[in-house]
Amino acid sequence: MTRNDKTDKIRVRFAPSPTGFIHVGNARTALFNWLLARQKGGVFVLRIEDTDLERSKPEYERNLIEDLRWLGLDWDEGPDVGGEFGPYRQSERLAIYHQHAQKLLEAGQAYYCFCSQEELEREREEALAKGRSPVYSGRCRNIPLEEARRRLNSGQQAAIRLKIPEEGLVRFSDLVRGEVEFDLKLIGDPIIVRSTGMPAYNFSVVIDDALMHITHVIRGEDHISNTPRQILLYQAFDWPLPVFAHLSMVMGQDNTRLSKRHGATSIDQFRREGVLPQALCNYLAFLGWSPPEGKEVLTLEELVSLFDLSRVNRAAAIFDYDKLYWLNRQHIKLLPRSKKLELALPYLREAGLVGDNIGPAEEQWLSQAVELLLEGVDKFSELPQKFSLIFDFNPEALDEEAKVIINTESARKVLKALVEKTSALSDFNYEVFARLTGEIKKETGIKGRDLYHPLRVMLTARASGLELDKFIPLIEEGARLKFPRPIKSSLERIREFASLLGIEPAGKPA
RNA sequence: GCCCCUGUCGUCUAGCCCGGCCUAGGACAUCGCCCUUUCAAGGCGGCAACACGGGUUCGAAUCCCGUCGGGGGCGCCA
Repeated sequence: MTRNDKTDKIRVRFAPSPTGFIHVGNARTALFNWLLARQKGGVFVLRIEDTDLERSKPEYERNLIEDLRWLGLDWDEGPDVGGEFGPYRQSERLAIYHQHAQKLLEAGQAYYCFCSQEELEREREEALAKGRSPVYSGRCRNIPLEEARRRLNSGQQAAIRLKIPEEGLVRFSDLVRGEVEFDLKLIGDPIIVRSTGMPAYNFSVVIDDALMHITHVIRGEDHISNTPRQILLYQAFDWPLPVFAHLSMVMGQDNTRLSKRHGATSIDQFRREGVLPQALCNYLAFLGWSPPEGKEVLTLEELVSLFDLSRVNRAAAIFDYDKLYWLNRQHIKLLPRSKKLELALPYLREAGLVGDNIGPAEEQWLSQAVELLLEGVDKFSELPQKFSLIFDFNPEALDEEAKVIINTESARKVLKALVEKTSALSDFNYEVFARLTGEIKKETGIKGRDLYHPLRVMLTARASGLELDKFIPLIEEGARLKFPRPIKSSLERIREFASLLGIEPAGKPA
């Protein structure tokens, strides 16, 4: 019995536990659900699975919602937006679970289990040691409901277990994996309600998915072995089965489960780094999926129209930062200039390069600078570092490469010539620079790298950076503007560098 | 240990279901060249894979069996 006849709207859900920051694996699951819903005009439900009271925290729920929204996902039903099948927080659905558990109890499909956790643990270990599957013995299976209730009333604690067939096969057709089957002999009666009265995961998901009319359960592969237990529950209630799709895991570079030591793994971290949400979604979508045509840089809208669950790969994927950052660069390029500035500003502020109030001229200049310096940047957090090319000028702290460049005879000649030619100047711009370098070239015969390289070092105190025809106009204008850290003009730089090197313009002794 | 899933370049993958079009395609990374006053970007090109062993077949990356590797699960966690 499947619910998914063509007339029904597709209803999918993302059901995270608020136990920490949302990581890329979960985000990918959320994205796939969302993509399918949006493509098919279906409904995307957000449900919070907070029945683990020890680990769940309200602020995690807020973070989670914030992260999902930042990614660009939205939901039609959820704890913050409501919906006709609410509440959408499991902690607020306890009465529903209780009621359904009672139903199973009355129908003889479930029973109270009085075994202590210590006993169970011991049996489990014994089974494992003997190489058997640790299946619950079924000791409490035949305690009559009346007797169980009496014991409960006298103060004993009990969990509730689902009574499942002792043998047989549970088979289901997974949308990404095909036919999957499990042997019931290897599955014990699962606990559906803990002795604390809280529902167990396998129980609450099924109740919620069924009551919320979820048609497609798309989740991580780590849930695949829960699926038979859940199917048994659907059957106990005589509910139609949803379609299942189990996504492979996302791994770290060393092919182990992605964790902190692999670098950034939470959505929140990527946001802070200055990775664009559309780039992250683009990358996440390519973890296990690929479009029929080769195009790889895709917007969210394109992902929505191209996505296809049947093209999802079955093998686990390793998270590749290089490719993510490459995609991010591509998406950054697509941004309009004003957006680039807007996104860059917080990073520049944090680095103390700009203040809170920016004048129009400064803003204009910054926009230009961001445009130029963003070239080849993986993520926005790298921008302040790039800006130091303009804001920091330290001829005393040259790196090895720069030192090598200026420590040749011809370099000395070039530098001395520039110092002399600029010594009387009070105005400078790129045209002047071009004219002077032309003269130097003619007078000394030095050209190409040998000419420009030393000049670059003199003006930037670095061996590499922006092209000088872009750099000089930028610092000349920047030097006239107001920034917390003033920008040195070309002439200031040349003179500072010269005095450090002990180059004095002829006819003008110290 | 048992169960389930999985195995194409270093990485993400196309191809696999419906054997020949595969001398296995693309992208990232890497290497080289070009462009360029440097770097980057861009352009061009190179290196690089069907885990292994058996079948089936005229023919196998594609079908079957086995081995090995990887992952997940075996909770009163989700």
